Amino acid sequence: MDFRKRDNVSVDCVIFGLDTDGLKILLRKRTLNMFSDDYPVVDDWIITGGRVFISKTLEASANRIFEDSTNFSVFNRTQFRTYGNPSRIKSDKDLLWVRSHGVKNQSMTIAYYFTQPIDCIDVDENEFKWFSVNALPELGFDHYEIIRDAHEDLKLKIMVEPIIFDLMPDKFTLNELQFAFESVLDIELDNRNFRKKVLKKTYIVPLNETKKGTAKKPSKLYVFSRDVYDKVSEKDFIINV
Amino acid sequence: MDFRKRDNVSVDCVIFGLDTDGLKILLRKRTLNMFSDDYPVVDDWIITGGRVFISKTLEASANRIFEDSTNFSVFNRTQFRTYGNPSRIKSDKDLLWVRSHGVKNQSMTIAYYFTQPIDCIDVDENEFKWFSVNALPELGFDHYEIIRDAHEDLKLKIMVEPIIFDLMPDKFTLNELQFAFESVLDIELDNRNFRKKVLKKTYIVPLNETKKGTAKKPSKLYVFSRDVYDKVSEKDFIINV
DNA sequence: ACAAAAGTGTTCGTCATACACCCATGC
DNA sequence: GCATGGGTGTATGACGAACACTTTTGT
Repeated sequence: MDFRKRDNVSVDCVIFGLDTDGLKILLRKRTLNMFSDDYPVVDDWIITGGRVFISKTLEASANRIFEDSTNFSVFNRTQFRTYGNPSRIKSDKDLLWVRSHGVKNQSMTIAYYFTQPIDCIDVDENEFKWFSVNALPELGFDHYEIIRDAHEDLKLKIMVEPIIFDLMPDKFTLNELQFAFESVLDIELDNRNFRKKVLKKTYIVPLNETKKGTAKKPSKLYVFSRDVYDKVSEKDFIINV
Repeated sequence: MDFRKRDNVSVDCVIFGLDTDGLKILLRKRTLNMFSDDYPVVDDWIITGGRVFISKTLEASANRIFEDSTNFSVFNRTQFRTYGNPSRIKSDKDLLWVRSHGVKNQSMTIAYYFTQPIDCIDVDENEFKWFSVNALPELGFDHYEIIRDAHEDLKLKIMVEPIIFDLMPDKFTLNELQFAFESVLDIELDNRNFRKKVLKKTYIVPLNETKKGTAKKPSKLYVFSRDVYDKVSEKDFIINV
């Protein structure tokens, strides 16, 4: 077993989360002070990443990075792209930061995204923060591009795979499910038509249980049954855009 | 400029081609004789791949590999997956072959596929051969898996991007286009309904020109206009499955 | 009783599906 | 003139789109 890491390949993780505000991304603070504590040379945000172990799978490396940031170990992981342009790192800021961390000027990264409800995750708030996908802060490296690609891929995948349920709690209401689609796709859906379609899906199973909100009518809860989903041939998914 | 190659990362290319028989893949012969010319230890097929240059983009490396195999330099290239399991190479055959070629037992490969009509491509027939996707020979490494993943990705992408036209000649008939969809998706389509949908698409432009076949009614030719396609908001693609 | 979100039905138009015959040409 | 693939129209049913009011609860 070889516990070294590859010196020229890393894994980056875009961490998506959903809460009642919508779709968010977990970012890590990046700062670098060279002259004074008050005037950081670098002061922005990045997605989490790290080098890969020589003798582990890429997936294992991605899981470890995800776990380090989130203290959570359910891995809804999708590999979506590999970035290998040698001039990816070229801004002064990025070069400074890389050098000051004693990392080789590596250029290749395999990018994954992870999808889960935000309230599963307990982060160190000094280092990490959730940002709405529509209001991202200044980002280091090419991480804006990586996040955009991840989001595009996620939009595609939720049309054809049941990945939306990874963003939901186990038990959810139909309105929560609709909100999840709306948040990811950044569109609005008609509530009545949405319910009609959902109720036809055998893999979305109603419970004899309701969710009591703050001060309103309780709503019925449903679960996603992966067993049923895997057996149904009718794989057409919930919405068409 | 650094002309060395990375010693632990390669690029693999799945080369799709379409002709009147259907969808095919270009494979390279892999043989290894250790004891006798008559009894090769390794005798199967692989997709083409190679190591990547340190100071070039992955895309440039993929293009070079594609060009080396095909003598063709139009690059309809799609990156679809990166494979990094350290135990990818584990069969005796694969290990023998790797060692006898003085290559490090590398484990990581970024996989691309290329899409074009077969008759653009002129291959060295001693080394390369086209195989129907439904009748693949014995394959080395994990290349069966890679090809399957490429095909799955292609099936998805043709539903949502105009990649089908990469498999067609510039001028094509509607029946040829239908055959292309049928070949890639391995389904049958109703000819009349297909034509109805296609004729609605403004980006599929009829020519005042016909194609004379061997002994039948000449058929009308069409071209795909990327200019129009890029400007249309109606991006819904040709078929629904 | 009222505020707040949950839940429900109908109409209309479009589009997918299924299906069978005539057309233009080369030989 | 016949064989071959090219090309066309219609009827039916399903489904997406648009749309407004009633229900249930907590306070």
